Amino acid sequence: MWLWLVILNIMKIISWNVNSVRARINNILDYIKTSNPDLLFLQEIKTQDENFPYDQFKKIGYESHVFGQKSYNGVAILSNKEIKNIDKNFISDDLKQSRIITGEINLKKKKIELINIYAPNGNPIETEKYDYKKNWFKKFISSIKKKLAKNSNIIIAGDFNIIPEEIDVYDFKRYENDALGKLEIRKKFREILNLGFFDVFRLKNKHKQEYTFWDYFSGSWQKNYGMRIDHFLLSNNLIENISSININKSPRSKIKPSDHTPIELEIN
DNA sequence: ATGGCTGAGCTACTCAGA
Repeated sequence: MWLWLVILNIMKIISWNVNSVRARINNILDYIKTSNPDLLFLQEIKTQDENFPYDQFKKIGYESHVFGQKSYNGVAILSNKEIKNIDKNFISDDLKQSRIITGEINLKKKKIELINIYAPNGNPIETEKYDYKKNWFKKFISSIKKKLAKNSNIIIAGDFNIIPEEIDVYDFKRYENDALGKLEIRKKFREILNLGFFDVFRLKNKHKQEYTFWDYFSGSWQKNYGMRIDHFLLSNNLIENISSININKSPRSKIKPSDHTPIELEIN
């Protein structure tokens, strides 16, 4: 197995909204030990940089690149490989929220741009929160266009807070007027795809109904009342490099879980 | 299925999440 991985030079990249890195630290460490990612994109770390548990990840072989914020939001990339050009200014955020961290990694001869996002929720609609979400995506799409002009190898992963299609939620009617399911927001997702990206899970699973998030309320997990809002988007150039894509439901079943579960990509 | 559950900051209760 080891030899096979080395020969193919497979890299495992995982995205997980952990809903607080400190409240979840043991779950995250356990998960890393069993899943062995090369890169782990975290969202909603809910802490400032100075309180991030760098040492605990360092002990198991990971460097942490952190864009934190007190109480809310915050993203990080954990890596056991060198990441270059870490950037926390991918867009200018009107509310100065920590939602995007980017970097670069080399995979064989390709230089790949890594973009880890935690998109705004946007509820309730008809408030400034929804406007912020729309405007955030507008800026994000504009920055993606600029990046594409320089590098056609791009991986965007994270919590998009968008239900792409009706199949991606347990009861679409309930979300068609919600900031996660409104057509206007789903069109933002399509707009990104139309720049030259694929939603990797949907590309590889045309009709599968799987979710990445289940509410803490009312036994949503037990009833499988979930939604698929965490995504891997790969630029056209990288599609031939996909080895696998998997939503790993196991962490959602643990004690003290995040409400999201990881999505795992292998590329070669 | 417009309720109820979780985390941070703080230490009573609000804000935010989706």
